[in-house]
Amino acid sequence: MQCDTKIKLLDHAERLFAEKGIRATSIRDLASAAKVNVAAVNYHFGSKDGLMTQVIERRLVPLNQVREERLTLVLSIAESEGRQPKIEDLLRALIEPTFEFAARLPESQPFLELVGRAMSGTDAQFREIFHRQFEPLFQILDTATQSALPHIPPQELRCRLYFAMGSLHSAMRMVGRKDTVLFPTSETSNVPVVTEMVLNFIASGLRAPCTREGKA
Amino acid sequence: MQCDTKIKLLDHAERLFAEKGIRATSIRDLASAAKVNVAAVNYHFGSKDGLMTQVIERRLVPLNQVREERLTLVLSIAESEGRQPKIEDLLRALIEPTFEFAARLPESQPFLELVGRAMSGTDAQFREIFHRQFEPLFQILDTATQSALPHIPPQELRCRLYFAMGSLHSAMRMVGRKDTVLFPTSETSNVPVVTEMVLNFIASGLRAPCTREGKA
DNA sequence: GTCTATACGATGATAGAC
DNA sequence: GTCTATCATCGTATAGAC
Repeated sequence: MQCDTKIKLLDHAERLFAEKGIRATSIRDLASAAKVNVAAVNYHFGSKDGLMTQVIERRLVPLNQVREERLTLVLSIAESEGRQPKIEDLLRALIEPTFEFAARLPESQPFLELVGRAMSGTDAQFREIFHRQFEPLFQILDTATQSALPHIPPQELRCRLYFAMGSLHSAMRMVGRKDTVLFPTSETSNVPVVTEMVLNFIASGLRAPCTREGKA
Repeated sequence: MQCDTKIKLLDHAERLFAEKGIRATSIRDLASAAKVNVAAVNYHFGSKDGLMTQVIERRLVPLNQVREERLTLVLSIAESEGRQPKIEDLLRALIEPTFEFAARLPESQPFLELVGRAMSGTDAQFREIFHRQFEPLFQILDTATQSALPHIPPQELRCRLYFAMGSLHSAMRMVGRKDTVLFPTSETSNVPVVTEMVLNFIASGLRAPCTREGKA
């Protein structure tokens, strides 16, 4: 199987990047962990940047596909019933897929943290991935939320969507944590709890009354 | 003046890190831009990590001091009037200082973007800075918001504070942008507008009804 | 103390044999 | 596809000039 090395590299890179950070993980460290040759990374991915991109996109592309499908479904149902979509349904289509596979596969939770960090980090390369992967999704969300909340100026609603993405990324960074600050007593997975809490938080933020020019 | 080199390095590093990302900025690039020797970074900061830390903390430490002072003031006023603090006042103490100096000094806006990114990024080192610098502030906020919103379970409120920080960091990454997506017509600074909008968003999110165990 | 020139080991990347 | 050898560049350390 020719893909074995490639997949091993992606798996180990995902884990090491999430644990130690991307900058602190060298290609030689990774090659040792995956038990492959040091040149394999450059052969399969062209560069370390190429590897990082594929580590992210391997998860992010199918995730955004599911998000888009569920968004489209919510919109078509609303249209067939001759009403505007509900904001909670739109947000559920965006947020639930994020955590669903993490709930099924606890070992994939480090990836959630990695994506949540990479999408907000300093590397210009990841900003590009974020914009490329989220542009179509964002267009749909932007239009849909305007329909759901017509009393909010489109410009402010668009800003709130960015705030919401910040909250969602915070939640993604949070799910792997078992520390005592956030979940002192829980022994079960906190994924379903975090999902509902962030959904609740964002929905309330998006519904807020319009911001006045002069302060409150 | 013996600090000239140090300050030049901090200034240029801040700008280059915000523009190209930290990983993509080499010490030699930085030394060329600042017109100093390559060894100057290691002499003044010990390492590139040390430089990055000081670039962030140079702004973050005084910012958090102002935040803490204003938080304490809000709490003492509320206590002297024999009432609980208002959540909007608490948030204003947290958020307004973030953008105030950016509004006065437009050239410092790239720094806001840098901090907003670094605090959420993949580098484990910055996570440490974030926790070290925010721990006392977070303790105050945690207690104060519990007083302001006693009907929300402390555990959920703590999570919401993390979501709020994600939104705030999103806003910080946003203020420097002059693109057409968010601010199509504005020619003036968008800083005051963003400040009020994110405050409004977060306040509404924190006030949300408690999340049920079973979904809505 | 402050700064410079220079050298060292490790890193990401590449070329060519197998 | 995989490997070894090699390269330019990176972050870092040191010795010494001012």
